[in-house]
Amino acid sequence: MLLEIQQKIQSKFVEAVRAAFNLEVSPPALDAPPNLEMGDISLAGCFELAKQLHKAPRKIAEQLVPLVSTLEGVERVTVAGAGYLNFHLDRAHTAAQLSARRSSSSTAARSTSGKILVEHTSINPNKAAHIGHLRNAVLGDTFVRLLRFNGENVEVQNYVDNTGVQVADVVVGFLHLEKKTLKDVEALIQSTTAPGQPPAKRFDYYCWDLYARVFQLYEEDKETLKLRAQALKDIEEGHGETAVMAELISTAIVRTHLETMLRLNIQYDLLAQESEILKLNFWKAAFELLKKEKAIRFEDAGKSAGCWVMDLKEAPAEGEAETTDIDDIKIIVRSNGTVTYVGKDIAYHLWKFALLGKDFGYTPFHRYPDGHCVWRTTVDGQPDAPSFGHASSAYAVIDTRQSYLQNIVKAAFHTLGYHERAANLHHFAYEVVGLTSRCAEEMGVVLSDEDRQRPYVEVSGRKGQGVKADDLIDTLIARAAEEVSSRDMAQDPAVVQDYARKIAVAALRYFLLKFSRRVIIAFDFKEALAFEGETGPYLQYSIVRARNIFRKFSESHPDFQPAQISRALTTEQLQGFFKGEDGPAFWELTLLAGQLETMVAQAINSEEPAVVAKYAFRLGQAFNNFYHHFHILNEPDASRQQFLLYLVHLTERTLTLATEHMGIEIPDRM
RNA sequence: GCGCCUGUAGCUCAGAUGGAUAGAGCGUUUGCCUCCGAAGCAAAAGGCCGCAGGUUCGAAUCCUGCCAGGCGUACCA
Repeated sequence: MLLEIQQKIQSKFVEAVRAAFNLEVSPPALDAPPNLEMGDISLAGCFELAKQLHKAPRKIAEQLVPLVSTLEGVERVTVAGAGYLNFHLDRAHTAAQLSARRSSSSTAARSTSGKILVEHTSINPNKAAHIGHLRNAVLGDTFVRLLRFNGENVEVQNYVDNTGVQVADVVVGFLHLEKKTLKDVEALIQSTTAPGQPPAKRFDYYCWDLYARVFQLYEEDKETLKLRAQALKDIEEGHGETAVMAELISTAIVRTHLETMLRLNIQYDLLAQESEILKLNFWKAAFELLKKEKAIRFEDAGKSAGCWVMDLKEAPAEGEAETTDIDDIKIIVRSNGTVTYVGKDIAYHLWKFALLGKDFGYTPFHRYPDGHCVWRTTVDGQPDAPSFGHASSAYAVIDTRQSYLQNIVKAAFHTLGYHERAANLHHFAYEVVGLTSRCAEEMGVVLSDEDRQRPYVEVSGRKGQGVKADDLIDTLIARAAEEVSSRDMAQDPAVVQDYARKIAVAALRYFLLKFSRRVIIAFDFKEALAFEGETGPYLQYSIVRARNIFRKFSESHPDFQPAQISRALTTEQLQGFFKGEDGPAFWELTLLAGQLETMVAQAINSEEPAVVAKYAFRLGQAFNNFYHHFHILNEPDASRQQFLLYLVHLTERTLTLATEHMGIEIPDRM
């Protein structure tokens, strides 16, 4: 809501500067004054102009005031300090506009800028998911929700590396450590996914342990690494029992990942599999393209002889010495003719933008309880499959350690001449989740004194160290259920479970979202299990409080409809309340509630979902403060009571939207 | 060595595009349940914003150089 006014102020300022000084400036940055008496939106652009115009900033501001004062929704503009322009909004007008928007269910105008493709989760399908994967999925899913709120057409892809070494390792484990046949593995999967009864051990957990054992085997006997190489080759070439077993395992594991993520309200549109990138010769097409455009070259001598490589450094400028540093090239095709991971990723990303001249086949893979369908790539797809890919921009949510590789993909786009596409190719990089040393030791990880000094302990799938996603979710739900029971909120066990699940998911998602992408999360059960302070449950509690007011009020006023409440108030009444003794408090809450769209825009521009998390918490705090200060149900003045209900409704709608963006559901009671 | 990231209160972190008095949560101390549920509210204490220069009317924010930590720099993914 405020977003529109902010944009109008910016363009009005540009216009005014042009009219007054015949000068072209870019839209100025906006901020908030230190307090509300000074205004609602401040503009410091006059300081910048002072240099060019050789005039005092305050003089410039004074000259511009009449030119920027004629804006709808702006009551007056004042000059403050050494030259700030402070805009005072028309409070009743702003509130009415905001209320209209929050009361209607219509979403933002459909964007016309094409499809946005978001790739996230992308867990190796060889073992159970851990907390690091949850950070990826929660960041990605929240970003998707924000884009959709802004009216974007978004497609969610989960890349499945089902032909890589990680899957090969588990296959080695089944074949050589456990001496299991294809039939045995099939039976094992059957037994662990049988409906009705809990399995002795879940298949993804089984593989988690097996994977760690395989690594132990490699360490003890280096000769066994040959088994891995052979398995990988069989899988990539797609023949033999090994390949069938790999397919069986990866598909079963992917199903467990989908279930785990669904617990956190995360869904996908497409599983893009590496096996099809190989089978459909995506790489060959990309290889031809790269050769044709001379983006890669064949190395016939030196350390990388026999490989196809990409130069990472620009050609040296005139007069500059030719450097032949080994670090300046990246091998794309190995000397044995097989392609590296980056090569496959280049092919995949070219496909995302429909630059490959090839497409996958598609088949339905899984239908969610709400009816939404996840598709999966195949060789021969269904003719009626929806269209996937053809993106105008793409985000890949991948941890920051892969920045180097992502930059190579981008560099390949540039070399191929796809500069615009390269600019629309975003590596949504985030830091990893580690364990605090205390947490690691609680989980039985043996630490050296040196490890203990470190800020965090790395999660290691190879050693089987880490907090499994489902274990964490289970622990959170159990903790939440204890809280629910102790508060006597519900008797029915099903209801208790429902509340506990919603609260646990809120706690976990908010915990992962409140950190900005670039900081390492040192995971600790104590913090992740917290339900007080800056947490997801705090937000839920705020909303439940607001809804409780409506529920109780409805008991004495059966006709009451929260969405209709603005009709009971005239503009004059609104003005009166905002100008009155408690006006500043009322206005502060309204103004904050109006900033949702600004925050969403900022979160998208900066690729930082934490912006919305922090905002939701601030709004929750403001509401709880308001709730404590103003008693609504026993307010004697009927019109004032209506006004207070009106503010509660505005806040409740805004908080509900903000929590929806974070994938947080609201229980009926807390 | 080179590249990227990080350094703000006891702890964990916000402070996007330079702006007016540096903010939260946790922890500590202290008040508030006969008033819409205390998963809450109010208050106190707690800061050479890693260090040193520079640019600017103005720097936690931009530039340079240091210091400390992390990650990357594979014919692994």
